[in-house]
Amino acid sequence: MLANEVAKVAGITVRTLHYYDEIGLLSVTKSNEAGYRNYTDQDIAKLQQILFFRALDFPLKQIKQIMEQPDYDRLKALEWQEELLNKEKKRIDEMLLTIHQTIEQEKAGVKMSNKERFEGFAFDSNPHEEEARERWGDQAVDEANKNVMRMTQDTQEEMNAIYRELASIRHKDPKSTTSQRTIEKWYRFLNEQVTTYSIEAFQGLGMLYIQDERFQKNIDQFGEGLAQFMSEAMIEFGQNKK
Amino acid sequence: MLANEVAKVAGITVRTLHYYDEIGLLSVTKSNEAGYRNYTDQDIAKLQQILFFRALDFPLKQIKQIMEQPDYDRLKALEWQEELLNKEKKRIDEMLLTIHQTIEQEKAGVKMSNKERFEGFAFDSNPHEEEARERWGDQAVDEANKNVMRMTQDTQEEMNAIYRELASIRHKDPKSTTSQRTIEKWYRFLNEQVTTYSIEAFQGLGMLYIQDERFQKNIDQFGEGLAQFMSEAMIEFGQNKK
DNA sequence: ATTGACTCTCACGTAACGTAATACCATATA
DNA sequence: TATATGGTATTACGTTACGTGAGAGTCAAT
Repeated sequence: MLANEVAKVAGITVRTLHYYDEIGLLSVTKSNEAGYRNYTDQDIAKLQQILFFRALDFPLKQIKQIMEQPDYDRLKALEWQEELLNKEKKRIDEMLLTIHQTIEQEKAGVKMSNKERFEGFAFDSNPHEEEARERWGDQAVDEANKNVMRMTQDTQEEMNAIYRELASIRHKDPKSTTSQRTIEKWYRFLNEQVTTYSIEAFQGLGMLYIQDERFQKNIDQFGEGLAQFMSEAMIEFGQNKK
Repeated sequence: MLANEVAKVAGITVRTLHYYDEIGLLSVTKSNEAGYRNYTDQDIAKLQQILFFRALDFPLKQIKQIMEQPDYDRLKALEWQEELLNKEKKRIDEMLLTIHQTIEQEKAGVKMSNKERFEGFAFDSNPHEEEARERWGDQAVDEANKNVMRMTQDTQEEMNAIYRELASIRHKDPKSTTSQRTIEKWYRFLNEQVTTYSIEAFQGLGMLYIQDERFQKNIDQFGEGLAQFMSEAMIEFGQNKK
């Protein structure tokens, strides 16, 4: 069989066959006197094997190993690959979920602007918040907002105390021991009084402090630049804890 | 923020940031007097947008378009991407099916070849069968063959009855309720009398019916085109059961 | 003999960075 | 103050699995 036919039957291009020949994955005798590649039935069988593994996203190098070494543990390779595929499937499912939500949001966004036109409803979203929501999730933003509002007088007092303490050291290096020790108070306070924060969520919250104008303004009431300082300290805190 | 910190927080490498700068995806001012890249909050927000799309497997070129053109139809892009992801998911499901069968084949295959050695069992393989084996696994072929041979007279009768019933409706739509109800008999018969078939294995067997000449010839003895009809009905059956 | 459809071998292009190599810069410590 | 450490920058080649011509030869049919 000539390359052309083989390619058609296998659903690949001639270039692919050339390439496989070139890298020694599927070496083929050129018997045609004119140098044409002549694929025997055996070659085609081997090609099918190759395509089988390729369809499972094996890199060609590994396929070569599999084909060359008779003691290669095919079974283990296959089981490993199955695992990878399952992970990939999960990843795709997550992406589909995300993309679905985003599409809904996008659609809802259009409705919103219609609503706005007719009801004079002003939705005070700034781009930063939108982005923050996309990246860190509505959960983080909303919980941060709402839980603060639900606080009792006592905890408000405690919170303000921490803010004041942080403000008093806001010109120091956020990475210094003092800063880190104080930001840890903030971390503990949030976990005890507000909601459970993972290290990552805590870092995300820190980023929010400079991303979201409202956070920044609120925080900076205790001292100019406090939001920036806290943000950096919180991110550093997360780094240390990992 | 310097590149290092940005990279750490964003979970990417500095090289990636350089690259994004290089291709103009995330151009950043180098204000540090030493040529250091200085990422503003806006830059970081943009990076987050970029990473959002990248996580959805958008190519960078398209991301650039999305970011540059405010009139770019984000919604359509997202829906298109969703479609692609769904196709990819299907592909992965097919690959998982194939790999699962191959693993079973491999497991059973080793035992088989040992048996073969000691029992002097010579298996007459034709290229079509080879293909079928590679594609659907020794298990399917062998079990289909051998179990049929081991069947008693009674079960043979039962099997033939189902074949005849199927042949009588083979010109109907394989997806019709009648067809599906009858093919279910076949499914139950196989599970009770031959061997346990997963839905996937059952589908694989269905494909075998048109892939493997011998199967096709055998089945078509009960009626021209029966193999084709059964194959389609079996695959449909599997789809419905998932 | 010419045409059209194939074949071959270079050899560069692609995407999204990884990986040195080389040089400059900033800070902490001896 | 010299140096070690660890950051920054640019330049440029390496990677994977081919795609895409370019230029030249080959084959079968007209």
